[in-house]
Amino acid sequence: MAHKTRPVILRAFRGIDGFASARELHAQAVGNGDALGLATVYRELRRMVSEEIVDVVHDLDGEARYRHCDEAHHHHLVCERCGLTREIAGEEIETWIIGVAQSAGFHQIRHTIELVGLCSTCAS
Amino acid sequence: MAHKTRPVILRAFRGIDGFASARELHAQAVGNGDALGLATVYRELRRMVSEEIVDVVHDLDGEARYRHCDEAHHHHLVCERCGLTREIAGEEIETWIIGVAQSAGFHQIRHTIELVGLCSTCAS
DNA sequence: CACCATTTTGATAACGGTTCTCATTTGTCC
DNA sequence: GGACAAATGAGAACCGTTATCAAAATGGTG
Ligand SMILES: [Mn+2]
Ligand SMILES: [Mn+2]
Ligand SMILES: [Zn+2]
Ligand SMILES: [Zn+2]
Repeated sequence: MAHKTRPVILRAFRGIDGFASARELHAQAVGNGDALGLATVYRELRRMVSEEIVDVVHDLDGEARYRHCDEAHHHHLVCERCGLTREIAGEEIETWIIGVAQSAGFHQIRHTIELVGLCSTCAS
Repeated sequence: MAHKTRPVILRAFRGIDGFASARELHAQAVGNGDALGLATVYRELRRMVSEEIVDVVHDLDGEARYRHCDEAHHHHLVCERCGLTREIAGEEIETWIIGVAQSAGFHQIRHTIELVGLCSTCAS
């Protein structure tokens, strides 16, 4: 029998909109009837982040928030009121980054780009 | 007599290249002969961040790292090996962000963009 | 199934950065 | 100097995360 933790985490992600903290994911899993320990949640999330199955960003307080993502490389547009999240991708910006880095003589560039604002519903 | 903490923090920043943690700034200040408590460092940094005098980013562990910045709005290109930091600004990317946000119906967009890599010295 | 080696799990302790508390110190004004 | 307000900082508290390690689950093997 294969490990059972990952499917539990994936199901928890499916029940949550946008980014979620480790504790929120744990609560969601328990609510789903999937009993598991908080330590296991942290451990599995660490693995999924290292496998790039899950994106992680830190909020203003430094708390990690996770999201299960579909595509290989993209960024996020998040509503800071309701949590609605859109995935965004643009070749333009990737090109711009590479250009900036090269002209400064930098190599092996990684980047973080996150956009936060109010969605159309929350703005009205 | 005005408060004395802020000049002490600014002097600590001057002695550090790139981003620094609260503890590093405290150590730098003490090394400068400016005795002050760590709680005071945190308090003043919070003020300076809220006044947008200081930029703050969170490293992979979630620890806050601060930088005293000159210009109003810009981003950073940081060498992850030696800490060398270049400030970068580009109207292109700001325009792209506004376009993406508008087409998704989002308002009042804030953004985080950080580039990390190896500087020319460290890459060789 | 019985046995044992390996892996996974999770309750709890430990850790570390940040914030809070509040008594003491410092500044300001008369 | 005296009275009041503001700033300071040592230490406690807080809280998200990671480390521990014993118990449980797994999976061969005979
Ligand atoms: Mn994503
Ligand atoms: Mn800057
Ligand atoms: Zn919204
Ligand atoms: Zn470097």
